[in-house]
Amino acid sequence: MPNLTGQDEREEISHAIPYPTIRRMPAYHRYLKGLQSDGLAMVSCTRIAESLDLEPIQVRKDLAMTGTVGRPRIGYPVDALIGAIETVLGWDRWSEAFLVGAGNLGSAILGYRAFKAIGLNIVAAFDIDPRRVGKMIHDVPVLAMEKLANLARRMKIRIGVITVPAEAAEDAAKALVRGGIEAIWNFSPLALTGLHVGKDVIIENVSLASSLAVLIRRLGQTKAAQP
Amino acid sequence: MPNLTGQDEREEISHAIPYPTIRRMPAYHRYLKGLQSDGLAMVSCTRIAESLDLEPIQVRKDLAMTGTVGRPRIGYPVDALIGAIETVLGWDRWSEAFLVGAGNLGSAILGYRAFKAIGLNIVAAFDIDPRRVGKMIHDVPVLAMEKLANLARRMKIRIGVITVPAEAAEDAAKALVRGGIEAIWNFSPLALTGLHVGKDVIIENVSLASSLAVLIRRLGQTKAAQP
DNA sequence: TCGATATCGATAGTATAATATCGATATCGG
DNA sequence: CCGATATCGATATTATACTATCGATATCGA
Repeated sequence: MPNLTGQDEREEISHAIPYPTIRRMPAYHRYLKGLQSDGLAMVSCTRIAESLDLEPIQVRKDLAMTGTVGRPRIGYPVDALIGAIETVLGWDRWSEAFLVGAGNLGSAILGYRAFKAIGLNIVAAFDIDPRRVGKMIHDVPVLAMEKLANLARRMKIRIGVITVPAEAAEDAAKALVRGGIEAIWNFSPLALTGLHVGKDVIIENVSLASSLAVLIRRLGQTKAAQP
Repeated sequence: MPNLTGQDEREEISHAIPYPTIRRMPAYHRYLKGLQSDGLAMVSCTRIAESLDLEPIQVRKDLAMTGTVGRPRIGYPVDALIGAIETVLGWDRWSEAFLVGAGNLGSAILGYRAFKAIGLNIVAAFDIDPRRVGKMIHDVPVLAMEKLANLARRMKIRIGVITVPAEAAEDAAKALVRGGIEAIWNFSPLALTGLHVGKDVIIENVSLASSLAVLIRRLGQTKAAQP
C-alpha cells in the first residue's frame, strides 16, 4: 500500500540513516548556510569535504541519505540540501521542552538561543532549591519541582533536559517520566539508562567526562610518542 | 631495550585501547567508586553490566584493556580497577588549562568543580569583551585576550577550552595555538578541524547540535512507529 | 570431599561504518 | 562541435567495534 503523504515517505527513506551520519548533519547544515549567504547555488562533495576535513566519499554517502540528487561535474543544489537536512533532523518542526536544574549549566543552556533554531524550545525550568524558584532565567520561569508532572502532561511536553548534579539525576529523570516525557537530554555526570526510566524513554547522555577522557588520552599519547 | 618506568609500560599496553572503550571508562569509574564507598572489595562483569545496562562481554573486554586481572567466579578487585582506570585516563596527573569565552557556558564550566577530579584544572579565563575582563568567575580570573599567548607559554599550558560563539571560535583557537597549546576542547557550534589550527593540534569537539540531532531523530521515529 | 556453577580469558563470528573502485554523465574549453 | 575531465551514484572492499562461543578455573554448597 503506497503512502501518499510526504511525512511517511520521508520516514521510509530516512529510517536507514546511520547515527554517525546524523551526527555529521549539523556540520553540513552550518557550512551550507554559509555558502547560501554567499550566494552560492551549487556545491560539490569535494568542496564540502575539503572545508570540513572529511572524505569526499563519506560526504557523498551522507548527502545521498537526505534524498537530494546531485548532478555530475556540478554538485548538489545548496538550497535543496539545506531543506532536506532540516527535514531529516526535524528542525522544521520545533519541540517544546522542560529543563530540570537551574544551576550554572542549566542557566547556560537556557541562554543558548541557538537551540531554538535547531528544534528545541525550552519553555520552563524546574529546581528543588526554593531560592531559585520564582525567578526568571533568560526569560524562562523557574518553577517548583512539584509542578513539573502535571504541567508537562497539560502542555504535552515531549522532551526533558537534565542539568542537575549526579546525585539528583535519577530523581529528575523520574519526575520527567511521571510527566509523560518521551525523550531525555541528560547533561549530568550520571549516565541514565533504561533501568532508571523504563526502556521506552529515549535517552541521550551528553557525557563531558567521556569527551574529556578522549582528549586527555590523546594528549598523553602524543607526549609518549615524542620523548 | 626494555622500559623500566611504569609510564612507558602503561603506554604500551594502552596504545591499542579503542576510543569507544575510553568513552565508557568514566562510567565504570563512577560506578566503581560507588561500590568502593559501600565497602565492596570485588565485583564481576555481570554485575557491572547489569547496573550500567551494557553487555557483560563488552564490560569484560573493556576492563581487560586496563590490564587488571580478574578471578573466575569472583570478579575483579574494585580498588585495583579504579586505580587502573585513573591511570589509563590520565586522571592521576591533572593538567592546567585556559578557557576562552567567559559567557554563559564558560561560566558554567568554570563552576563545574568536578572537572578537577578528572584531570582538568582551569586556571584562567580570557575574553574579548572588556566588561568581563578583570572579574573573577568561580575563583578564576578573567583576563584580556592579548595576554593569552605569552601567559600560556610561560605557564606551559597544554589544554585550551573554547566556549565562544561560532563566529569567534576560529580566532579563539588560533590564539590558543599561538600560545603553544597542544589540545583544544571545543564547545562552540563550529566544529574545528586541523585546517583551522594545524594538524598536530589535538581537537575534541563537543557538538551539542549533533547530540540533540540524534535525540530529535529518535523521537521522530518512535512517533512514526505508533501512528 | 566433591560436584555444580558462576565467572574469566581467549578465540571466532557478526554487524556496522568507513573507504575504495568504476562506469555513467554532463559541463567546460578548445 | 567534440573530447577531456570533474563529479555523481552504485557496488565492492576493508576496518572497526560489538557479540557470541567455549574451555579453564576456583569458589560455594551438599
